[in-house]
Amino acid sequence: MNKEVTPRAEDFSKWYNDLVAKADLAEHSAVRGCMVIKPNGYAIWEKMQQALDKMFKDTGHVNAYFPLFIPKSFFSKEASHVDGFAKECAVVTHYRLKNAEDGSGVIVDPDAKLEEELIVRPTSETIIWHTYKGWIQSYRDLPLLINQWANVVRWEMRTRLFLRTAEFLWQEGHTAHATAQEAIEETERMLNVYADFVENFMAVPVVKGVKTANERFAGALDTYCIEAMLQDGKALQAGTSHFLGQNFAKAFDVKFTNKEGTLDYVWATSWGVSTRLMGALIMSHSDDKGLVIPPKLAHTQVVIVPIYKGDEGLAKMNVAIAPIKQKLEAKGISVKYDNRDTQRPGWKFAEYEMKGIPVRIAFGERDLANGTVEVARRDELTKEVFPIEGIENNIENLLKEIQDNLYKKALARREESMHQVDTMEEFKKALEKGGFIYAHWDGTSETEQKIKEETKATIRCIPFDNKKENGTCIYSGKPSEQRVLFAIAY
RNA sequence: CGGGGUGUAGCGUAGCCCGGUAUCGCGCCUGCUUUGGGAGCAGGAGGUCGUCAGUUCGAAUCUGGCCACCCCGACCA
Repeated sequence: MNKEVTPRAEDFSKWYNDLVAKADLAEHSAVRGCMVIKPNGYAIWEKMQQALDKMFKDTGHVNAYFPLFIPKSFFSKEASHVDGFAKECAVVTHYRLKNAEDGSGVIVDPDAKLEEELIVRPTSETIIWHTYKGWIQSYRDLPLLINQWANVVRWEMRTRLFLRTAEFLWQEGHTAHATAQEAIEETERMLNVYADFVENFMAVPVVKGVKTANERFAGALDTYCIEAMLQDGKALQAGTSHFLGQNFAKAFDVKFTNKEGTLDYVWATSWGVSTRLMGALIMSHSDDKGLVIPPKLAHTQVVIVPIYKGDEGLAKMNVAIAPIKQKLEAKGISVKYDNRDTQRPGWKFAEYEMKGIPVRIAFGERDLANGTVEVARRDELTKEVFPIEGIENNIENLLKEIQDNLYKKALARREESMHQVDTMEEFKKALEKGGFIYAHWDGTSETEQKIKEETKATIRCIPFDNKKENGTCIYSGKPSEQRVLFAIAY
C-alpha cells in the first residue's frame, strides 16, 4: 500500500488478507470467526506482550488469572454492562456429550443441562469484582492493581483477521482505589502507558482523548482511548482505559473502611489492549512488498544471507559470518543466519521482505575480499555497503533510525489525511478521502447519532489537548465550543 | 439475519453458455547446470471437479436441494 491510500474497502480487504497470508501471520480457522495465529504472527504478539507487561509492572501492577466462565447471573448485576455485551455472548448450557442411540454420531446429552448457564467471558469485570469483594475490607488493601493476560469471546457478526475476531487475546487490567481521584489518575496513567507503547514500540502515532457517551464502555463513567489512523483512511481504537466510578463496586457490593473509619464503595478502573494491535501494526507500515516490523517488535531484527558457490564456498562464508553475527548479538541484536542451501539468495531476499525483517545483511566473496557487508533496510528498501569493522555500532544505529523513520512516516501520513471542515458538505467530501476529520459538534448524542446514520462516521474521541474554539455544529448549526475528531472506524 | 459472489491437485485458475473423465501457472519430487534480487533445462508425481439427488447411453458442464467460504450491510474493540 503505502503510496496509494484508498478508502475503498473491497480492494483493501483483499490486500490485507493476502498480506496476512503471505507474511504467514494468521489464517481463518475451522471455527467461524476464529483465527489461528501462526508462529510468525505470534512471535510479534509475544514481543508486544513482553514490552507491555514490563510497563505494567513498572507502574506497580501484578498479574493474576480469573476463570474463563462467568455465571449468567453475574451479568444481571450491572444493568448497562449487560446491555453492552448481551448480544454477543457465547453461552455454555451443557457439560456432557454422548453417542446418539441411532448411531448418527455425538450429541449433547440432554440430561447434562447446567442449572445455571455459563457465559464465556466477553470481558472479566463481573467475575473479577465478585472476587474482589472477598479481597477488600480496608483502605490498607488498596489500591489493588491487577492485570490478566487472557482470551475473550465476543460473538461478532462479521470478522476480520486480527482487527475483529470472535475470540481474541488481550490483557485486561482491573484496579480498585480508595478515592475517585486515585482511580482517575490510574485511568490516565494506563492510557499514557498504551500511547507510549503504541508510539514508541509499534511506531504508530495515536490521538489520546475521551469517548462521547455514545461510544463509552458499558458500565463506565468515562472511557479514554487512543485512536490510530490506518493506511486505508479508517480509524482504529487501539486501546481503552475506563474510569468505572463505583458502578461495579455497588453492583458487587465491594466496600472498604476508610481512614476515618466509615464504610465506602471502592473506585474502579479497567483497561485493555488486544491482538487488534497486530492489525494496527500491519495496516500502518506495510507496503506492496509485504509486512514491515518496527525493530523493537521484531523477533528477528537482522537476517544474514550468505552468497556463495558450492559447498566449499558456503563453508568459507560460515566461517567469515560467524564473528559478525557474534558482534551483533553481543549488542543485544537478534540475528538469524540463513545459510540454507535449499533456497537461493534472491528468494530469501523477497521472503524476508515479505515477513518484514527490518535489516538484511548480504555477504559474499566480494565482501570477503573488501572487508564489507551489504546492508539493506526494509523501511526504505535501500542498500548500503558498510565496513565489517564497527558493524555492530552501525547496525545498532540503523535499527534506531528505522524505528524512528517508521514513526515519522506514519505520522506524516496521518497528518496528510487530517481534514478540518466547517460544513456538512465538506464533511462528506472529506469522508470520501478517508482520514480524521476535525469538526464542530453541538455536544448532543442525537446529533452524533444522526451523523453516524447519514455518513457512518463516528466521533472517535474528544482529544485531551483540544483547544477551545467557538463555532457552529456542522449538523445542527447550534453553537459549539470545540471541534471533535470524526472518522469511519474499524 | 438480509444482498452479492465463489467452490475444479497444496495454492491460484481455464473449461460450463453449446454434455463425451479436465487446461495452464506456481508449488512439490528426481537429475544436471546454477547461486550479488523470487534460477534454467529435462523428466515425474498429484484431481471420486463442495455435496446429495434428478435428466441422459454418458454430467465439471443441464435441473433442484443442501453445505462451506468470501465480500457488502446491520452489530462491535
